[in-house]
Amino acid sequence: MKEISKQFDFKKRESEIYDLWEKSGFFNPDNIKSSKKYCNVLPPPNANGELHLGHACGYTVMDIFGRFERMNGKKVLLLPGKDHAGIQTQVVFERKIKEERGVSRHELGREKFYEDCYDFCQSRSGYMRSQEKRIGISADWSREKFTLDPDVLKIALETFVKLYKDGLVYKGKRIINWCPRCATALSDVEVIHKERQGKLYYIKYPIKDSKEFLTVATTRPETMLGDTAVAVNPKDKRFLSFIGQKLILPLQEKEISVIADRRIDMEFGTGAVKITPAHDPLDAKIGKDHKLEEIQVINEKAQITEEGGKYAGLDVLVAREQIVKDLKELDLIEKEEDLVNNISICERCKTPIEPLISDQWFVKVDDEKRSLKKEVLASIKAGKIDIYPENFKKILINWFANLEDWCISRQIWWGPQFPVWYRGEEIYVGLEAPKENKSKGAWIRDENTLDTWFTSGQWPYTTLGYAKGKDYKNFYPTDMMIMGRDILFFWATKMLLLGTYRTGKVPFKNLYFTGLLLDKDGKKFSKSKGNGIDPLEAIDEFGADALRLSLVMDIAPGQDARIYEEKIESFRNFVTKLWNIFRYCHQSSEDFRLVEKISKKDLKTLADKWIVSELEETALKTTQLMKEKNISLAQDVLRKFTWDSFAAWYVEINKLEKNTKVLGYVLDRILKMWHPFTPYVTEEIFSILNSGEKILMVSVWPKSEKRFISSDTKKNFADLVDLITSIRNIRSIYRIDPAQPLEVYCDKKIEKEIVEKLARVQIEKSRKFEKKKMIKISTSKRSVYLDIAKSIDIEKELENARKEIGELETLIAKNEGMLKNKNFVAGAPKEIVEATKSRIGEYQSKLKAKRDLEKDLEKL
RNA sequence: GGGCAAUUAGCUCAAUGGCUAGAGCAUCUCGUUUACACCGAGAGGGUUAUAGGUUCGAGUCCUAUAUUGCCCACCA
Repeated sequence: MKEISKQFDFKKRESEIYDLWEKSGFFNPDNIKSSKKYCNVLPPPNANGELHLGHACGYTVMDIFGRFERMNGKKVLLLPGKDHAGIQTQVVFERKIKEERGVSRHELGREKFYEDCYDFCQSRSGYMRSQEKRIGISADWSREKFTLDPDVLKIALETFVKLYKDGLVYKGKRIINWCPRCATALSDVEVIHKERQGKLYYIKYPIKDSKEFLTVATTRPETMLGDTAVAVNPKDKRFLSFIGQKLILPLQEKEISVIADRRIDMEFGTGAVKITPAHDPLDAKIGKDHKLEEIQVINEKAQITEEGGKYAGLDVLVAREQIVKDLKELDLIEKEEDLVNNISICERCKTPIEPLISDQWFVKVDDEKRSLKKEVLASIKAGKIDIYPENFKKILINWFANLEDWCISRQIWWGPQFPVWYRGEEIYVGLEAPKENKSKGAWIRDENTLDTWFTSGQWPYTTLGYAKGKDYKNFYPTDMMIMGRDILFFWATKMLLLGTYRTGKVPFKNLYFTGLLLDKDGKKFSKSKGNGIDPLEAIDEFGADALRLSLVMDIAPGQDARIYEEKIESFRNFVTKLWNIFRYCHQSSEDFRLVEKISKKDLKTLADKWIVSELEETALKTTQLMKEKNISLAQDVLRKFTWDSFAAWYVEINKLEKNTKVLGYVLDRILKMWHPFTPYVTEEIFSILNSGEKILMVSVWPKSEKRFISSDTKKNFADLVDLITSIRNIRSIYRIDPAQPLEVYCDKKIEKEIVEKLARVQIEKSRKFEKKKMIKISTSKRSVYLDIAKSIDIEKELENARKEIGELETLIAKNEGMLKNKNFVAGAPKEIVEATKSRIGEYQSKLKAKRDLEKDLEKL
């Protein structure tokens, strides 16, 4: 027999086992014969990124479901891919070429920049792929896609063309979020808000032909250069007489009107607001309704434009200081207040956003002819997608209900260029430029680049080869989509929107959110804080199986969870436990092997019957929980069975009452049920026991043999456990030397060997001993007498016994009360009533035992 | 301002309206009994945030309140 180490050598074996899986070909669903299918298109990470814990957590969940479904006989497709991640990658690559080649992207030119960046992503994606594999994901790498692969991109761009033809995408001048550093427009979700200490300036606007002023409050005085009105709330009695009057805009010396708009908050500032339609989203709306002029005074470099007169060319912050200074000289600043306000910053580079009016492309989400947002809302409300956790449905509904048009044009180079061509006044939308007619001049392509989420938002069907691809026909709509709750608004919503539009179907039947992973103090992981856990280091130290468990156990979907080394370590310990259970089984007998089927006659002892009964119950519960997507509870049930029932009790008893067949049967089933969660260690054990001839990954998920489940057996075994525990308890309390087996007397039938070994006692079977001088430990069915009267504290024991008697009496009274209640008997399910009755029986026999003990103690 | 959650043992978290609310870690006591010290036995530790309500029955459902966190938003 081969020597087996005390721990699973994951460092050496993980990569070898992964190779074995890959070579088997079963990551590819084409190699599985079945009519049932399961598909999960994996979220594409940034092609030049690195695996972080968030990815690892997501992949673990995806792989657990994937492996579970595969073992249930389905053709499982976990389709991996990579994202080009527009703005983010452009920033990284620009920095890289600057450092390495000393060139800017402008020096390279758009075409060359794109080519080089493409090569960069291709070269880096292999690195990312190797990291993804280490977590053990059973994905079909032969189908791996990249968002800019020609076949994928073609389908995505066709969607744009179709949207254009349907009138659902349009180009228009609208106020957008502009990042001066990235030099691009951003969609609303790419902007985050942060509190900053700022100042609120109260500026006096002179009233025309009067010496009076109207004071407005603003945090951005520089925008006043573009003011075209001052607005007050029509309900505000203070300003009723001002409405319609003319003001003189200071510095610009222009006439502007006082208008009334109910969107003005009367409580804030002075109640009068300066309106700059070109540089504030609310002002833009008010301006539109009141037909105000839009004067652009800030440009795309966050500098004042020619419209700003003498301030032209200044950076906004410099202009702000200058304007405040000038106003002070004119005595037009009433006061300044400190104010904490929310400013918008770029999600990527944290630069303050400048709201600008700009010519951009938008997806119309609520068109009169076809409202995409209403279609998605209807699907969600109709329950076409199961969402985990369920309450995220409300978040989605709320978001879609308030959705505004989506800005999809970016002024960057890295990403798909718009499939739009111009020639003079003509516009053409299509995948390729129209055939040139030289006499009329050349077609010039639109410089804009599509938002990254426009392509990743189509991921479920572009990767499957919409609309004629075999995979599309087989696997769409997909079964499962799993993502971190932080990208819900970025990604889940876009997939629903575009998937519904293009395919007419929701892109996935189940949508599962993982929470965010936090450090031990509940803080977000961040590079600058240096509090991150590198998943690869964790795998090196504790093994991929341990990391997988720590990322999904005791964690509810959508809820944030803390993760830290000790936690991963405790799951590593579990993996070792599993390994040692195998080690015991393997060494217990020469002819030990895994057993797939067992019959009643193989169950010889109480312990045999009990462990199989527990096993079948566990299989039943675990399978049910997996189907309900409750992986955390499923593992909890499995863990309790594996460690508490099988390792702690059955294996110990098996040492006395050898039953190799039962051992082989239970091990076979727990290996299979653990496999989706801890694939490496289970595959390794399975491989050793089958001499490498079979693969656990494609073995069949156990079906519960309900005929072995017996509540009588359960009760009977629990009674034995109760007796052993009671003796252990006494031993521990009175510190009875473990080296000297305790003498115990017994006058009834009992599992002598088991009790002797597990409770470390020596049983004297006899009818003749002096019961009077002994302490009787009894349970419902078993009892022993301990000759320890001399060494125990009788008063204390009496007190304990009486306390427990009291507790039991209360319990019995409570349960009997329930049975006396007619409403309970009539209203509660029959099983509950029955359970209550049998519970009373148990309590009563325990009570009797305690009363006997009380009597014994009193006699002493 | 709107929305979503959370509040359970010292800490981190479970618990499908129904068994004496459970785990892991930490603490304390004891132990190497040949699968495992990455282990085993035992112990202590709870008014399930507060106040009401629904129900035969509530940690779980409802309504308030408090505290904390997250997301959205148009406080200039």
